[in-house]
Amino acid sequence: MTRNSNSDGKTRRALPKEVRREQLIRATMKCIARTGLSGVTMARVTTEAGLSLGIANLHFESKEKLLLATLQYVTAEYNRDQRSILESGDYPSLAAQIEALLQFDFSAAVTEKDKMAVWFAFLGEAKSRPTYQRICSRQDSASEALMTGLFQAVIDEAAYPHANAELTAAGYIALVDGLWLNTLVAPRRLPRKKAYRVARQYLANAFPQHIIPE
Amino acid sequence: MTRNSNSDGKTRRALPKEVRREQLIRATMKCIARTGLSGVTMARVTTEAGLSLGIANLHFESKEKLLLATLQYVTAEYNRDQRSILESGDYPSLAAQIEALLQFDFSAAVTEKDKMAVWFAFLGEAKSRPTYQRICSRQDSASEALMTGLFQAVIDEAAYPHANAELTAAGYIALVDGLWLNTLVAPRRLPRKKAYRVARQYLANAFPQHIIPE
DNA sequence: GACGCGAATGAACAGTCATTCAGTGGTTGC
DNA sequence: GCAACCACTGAATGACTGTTCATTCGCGTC
Repeated sequence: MTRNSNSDGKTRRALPKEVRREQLIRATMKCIARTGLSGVTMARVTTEAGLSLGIANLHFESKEKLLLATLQYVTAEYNRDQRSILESGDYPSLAAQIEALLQFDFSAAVTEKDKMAVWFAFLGEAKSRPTYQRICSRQDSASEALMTGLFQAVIDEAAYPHANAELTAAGYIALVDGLWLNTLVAPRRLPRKKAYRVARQYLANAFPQHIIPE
Repeated sequence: MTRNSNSDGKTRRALPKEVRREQLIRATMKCIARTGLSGVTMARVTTEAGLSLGIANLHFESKEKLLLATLQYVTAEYNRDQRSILESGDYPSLAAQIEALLQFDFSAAVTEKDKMAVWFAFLGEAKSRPTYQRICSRQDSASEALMTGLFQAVIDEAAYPHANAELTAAGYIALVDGLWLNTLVAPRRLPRKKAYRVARQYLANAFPQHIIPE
């Protein structure tokens, strides 16, 4: 309490690198959500983390690197969990697998405000920053192929007349992005539950024999 | 040419307020597209416009006001044109009206890179800036009601079993946002033409008796 | 209990940028 | 042709912020 206030009120303590890094990344996420990317300063991030000004440059070399690590932290988590659904062979049916995907994309963990704010803050700058662009679009690129495969399997199961797996997958990805964005900017107008129902209806319209509108 | 280089190589000339304002807004759009919102400086904007550093603060009071004017410029234009489609009673059929909406949303004018870059740059910051939020979401709020009405009329025309105008409208708006975003960030992966086909398929799946997949 | 390593600190520094304003010169009315 | 006006210019200013690094101090070791 005397000088450096950890959350437990202890004086400063040396902690392993990984703990500090995550602590700083979490603080960065909060700052981005609260002030926007342009309002993020090293002073604010380190204050939020309850640490001293210099520490971010100690664990990350620069502000830019800290921001990149934060973006990667968010995307890697989403990527890993989504992929585990798309690549799993354990679902009783294709319909169940798609339902799981849907549940996941609108779960509380994924739609957490801080994470979405980070995601779209970087997307907003992505056009002019190749590094952001690469990190952001790698996610979609990889999952788009898997999703197309899943949808194609669904189409093969029941002969849908006008279905096109590639377009349907591209549409689902874009729809989820758009729903997240609308939910983030105007949660009143598009609450999470409604976003979920919209996405569900999209899939129900595309694959009526597999998915029923909720 | 001697000192101040207008596009016509003339020396500086006094021009009406509105001309200068638009000139500066255009330059701001270019800067946002090229460098991202965080890379926009008064020096870059005024250089892009071929004018002197101080002029932006003369015509707009501050950088913040210039940015807001730029956002409003982009949204107002979209708003006006979209509304004229949604409110028109001149289409031969509801299907034709929806087709027009679709054509419009993926026309070259709307999907112009500079404009979309501006739009998403601000959306990325919108969560933490109430002013941006208000401007951005007013657009969707107004058009969502009109679109819901249009879709309801379509549903009433042919008895669609599971259709829900409100959800379908919310979905269309989100889908268009998502498609634009994906096209902007990775035009290679999702070219404009493909985005258009995706949106068309969305409407064809929702209203199969009115819209046929291209 | 003394010692030394290195994590952590934060004052100081240097660079960047929005904003200001005194000066410049084009324009307009007479 | 002249003078008053005002759009315009850009060097100067001051505030802000990323980065540095000399110093501090907790902790494991002997």
